[in-house]
Amino acid sequence: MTIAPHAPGLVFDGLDDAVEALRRRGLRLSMTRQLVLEALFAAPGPLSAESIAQRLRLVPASVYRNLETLERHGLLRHVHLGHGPGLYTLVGHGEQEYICCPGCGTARTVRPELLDPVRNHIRRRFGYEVRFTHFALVGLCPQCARSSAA
Amino acid sequence: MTIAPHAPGLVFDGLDDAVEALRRRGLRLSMTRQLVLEALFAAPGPLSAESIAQRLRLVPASVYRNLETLERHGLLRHVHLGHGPGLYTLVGHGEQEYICCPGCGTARTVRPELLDPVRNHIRRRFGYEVRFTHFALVGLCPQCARSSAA
DNA sequence: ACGCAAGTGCGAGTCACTTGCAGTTGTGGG
DNA sequence: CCCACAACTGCAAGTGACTCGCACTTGCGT
Repeated sequence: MTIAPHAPGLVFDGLDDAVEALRRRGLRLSMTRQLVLEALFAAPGPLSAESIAQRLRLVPASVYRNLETLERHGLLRHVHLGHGPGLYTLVGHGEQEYICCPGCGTARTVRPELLDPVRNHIRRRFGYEVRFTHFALVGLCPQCARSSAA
Repeated sequence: MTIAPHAPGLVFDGLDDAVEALRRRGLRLSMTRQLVLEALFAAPGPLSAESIAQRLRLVPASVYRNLETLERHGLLRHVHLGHGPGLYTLVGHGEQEYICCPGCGTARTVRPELLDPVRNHIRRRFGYEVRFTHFALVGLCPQCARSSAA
C-alpha cells in the first residue's frame, strides 16, 4: 500500500460508472471485485480492508489485492486517521477530508472546499498541492485544547 | 505508540536539560536511556526505533519502551512521513514540520512558524489546534504537480 | 551498602499487510 | 457458443513494526 499521487479526478454518480471506468482500463469485474465496490459504495464512511473481508466472507489477501489495484487505477483511495489500519473510500463519492484529535481520539470530516484557503496558502508559499485525504489533519479539538490549557 | 497530545512545551538547549527534566519526573537515567537520548540529540533528523537499536546494539523492545516513556513524558515525539516506521525526535531540539510528496517520495522540512497562517485559519474556522508533527503534510511537489498535469 | 521498583534482554505474540502458488474464472477471439 | 489464457482467487507462509510476559539486573533514595 503506497501513497497514491492524486489520481486524475474520476467522479462517479453510482457504481455503474465505476464499473464502466474499470472495464475501459482492461480490468475484470470478478464477483469479489464487484462485492468490494458495492460495499464501499454502500458504506457511510471509509472502511478497512479487514472489515470488508469479514462482512463479505472473503480472505483478506484478496480484498487487499483488489483495493490495491482499484487504488492504483484511481477508483479508490485510503486515509489514515491515526494509528490503525488504512481506511478506503471510492473517489468522487462523498469526498471528505478529516481532522483527528489526539486528545480524545475522535475524528471529524471536513468538506474539501473549506480547506481550499489552506491549500492555496501552501501552494503559494511552498508550491505543494496538499490534500488531507491520505493523512488526516491532527490537532486538539476545542474541548481538549481547553482542558489541556487548564 | 499512540498519538501524543501536544505536550506542554518543554524546550531543551542540550541533553543536560533533558536529563534534568527526566529526573524531576521520577524517571531513572539508565545506561540505555542515556544512549537513546544521546543518539537522538546527535542525529541530524528524526530516527526510527529500529535504527537506534541497531546503531546502539540494543534490543528493539527496549528502545521502543524507552521511546514510549520518553514520549509519554513529553521529551520526544514521533512523526510519520508516509508508510514505514515512526521517526522520533527530541522536542525543542530543532523543531520541524514536514511536507512529503507522494509522487517522488521525498520529504522536505518546514520551520513551524511558516505554517502559523495555516494553523490560525484552521483554529478560526474549526477550533482545532493542528500540528504537522505527527502526520506530515502530503502533497505533490512542484515538479511532480507539473508532470502529472501534463 | 541495601532494598526494590524501574528497567533490561530475550522470546513469543499481534496487527496489518504482502507474497508464492496451485487452482479457478471472466473475457475477447474464433 | 466455446475455448484459451491471463486475470483473479483462496490458502498458507512471510514480513515489518511494534507489544508483552517473564526472569534477571541496576539506578537510586535511605
